[in-house]
Amino acid sequence: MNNRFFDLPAEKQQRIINAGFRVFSENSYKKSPMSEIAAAAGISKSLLFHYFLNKKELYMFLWDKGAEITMQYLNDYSCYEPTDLFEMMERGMRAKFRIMEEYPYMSAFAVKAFYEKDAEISAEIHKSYRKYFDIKASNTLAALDPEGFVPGLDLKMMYREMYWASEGYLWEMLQRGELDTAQMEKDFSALLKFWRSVYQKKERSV
Amino acid sequence: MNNRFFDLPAEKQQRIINAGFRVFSENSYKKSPMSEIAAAAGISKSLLFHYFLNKKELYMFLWDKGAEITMQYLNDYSCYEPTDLFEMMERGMRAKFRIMEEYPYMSAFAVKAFYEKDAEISAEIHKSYRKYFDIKASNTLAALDPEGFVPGLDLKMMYREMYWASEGYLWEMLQRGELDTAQMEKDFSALLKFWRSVYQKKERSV
DNA sequence: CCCTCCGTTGACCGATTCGGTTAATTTAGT
DNA sequence: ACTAAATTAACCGAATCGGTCAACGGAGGG
Repeated sequence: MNNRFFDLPAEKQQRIINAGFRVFSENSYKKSPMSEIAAAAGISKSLLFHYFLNKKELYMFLWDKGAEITMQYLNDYSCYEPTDLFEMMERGMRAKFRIMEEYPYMSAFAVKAFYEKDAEISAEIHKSYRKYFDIKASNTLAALDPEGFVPGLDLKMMYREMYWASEGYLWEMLQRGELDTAQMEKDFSALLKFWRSVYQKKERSV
Repeated sequence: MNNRFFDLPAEKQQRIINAGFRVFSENSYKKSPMSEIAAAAGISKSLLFHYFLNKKELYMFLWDKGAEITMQYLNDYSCYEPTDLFEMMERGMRAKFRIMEEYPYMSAFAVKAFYEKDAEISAEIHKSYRKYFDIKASNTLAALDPEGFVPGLDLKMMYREMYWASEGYLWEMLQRGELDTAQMEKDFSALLKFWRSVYQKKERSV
């Protein structure tokens, strides 16, 4: 990889990165042409090869970049600071939306990369996966205090259900392209409000 | 299209159809090679072209076939017979699982086809879409009786939320390939039980 | 004004893959 | 053994692939 890439104006770097995210997220590794990425970034194929030695290097660079961005935002929005469960979800979602505004196809790329079947790529992806996302999550769930929730509620199921609904909503939005993050944030707020109204213990007016 | 295709043993027809569903669901129309479909079906490319005039014809045949299968199952499982909402969802899901057992990639193909960007294909898909799925759904929602649900519940939001969770779950399963419909049916049963426990009016032991 | 970088590109390369055709081979019925 | 249908290998021209390379053009420095 040519380090001069990082000297490029930030906007141009991002254009190239986003072009990579998009093309690689829409096709398998093998069927993602460098020419298409270059075109989407508004540069020539030659220049793309000037900055990245070959396709595989660009792919792995994008993978690492995705992990870096994710952890950056997770930190910025203090998503691991334990508080109220719903507030944590809200913070997590807000971080996700901010990412989607800057890198709309990053999450789609990450999923695709994780399940990529090309032997060479798949090996490298899974090797580096452990490096980034060790355990971390899902311990929030264990430490969940039943107090504050509707009595008798299956907390584990509630959490999985909320997770699936978020993914389902996000996926539906991603499918139809041109994502309106403002609208999505409103929708998700409504969802959260709904969850709170259903799952949280009703405060009896004493 | 060569009508002799329908004289083929049902198992072979299905093999070809499923090969098409899979390849077209994993790549865009343009990047789905006929050779790959033929190989996945265990026949030669020449034979595929013997039954289908060209790629476009095969694609549209699969689209129509998908619609046909869907309506068939929706009928068989009497999914539009109005009863309890949760039971309707259960029936709908059961139909979906039965389809996934016989045609694992059909739903993924349908979604991909609907959002296909290739100009020629996209036009034809949307032309025929109205023919199949006019209005039908979503009127169940309007006719929903608040009686029987927890008081004050936002029914519309509840329905959307359940829909998204189902989609999110299904999507997660689809991603990792090799889908275990038995497990999925169990998971979905648990989900339904959870929803009932949360949304349905609690019967006070009189 | 010329020289030298260096970001950038168009043109090109050999290899591969594409949709589709054709002629021949295999199979099955009689 | 004859025939008709099922099935395929071999092939076609065109397009596309990852990657290279020589050259262009503008900015800076003397």
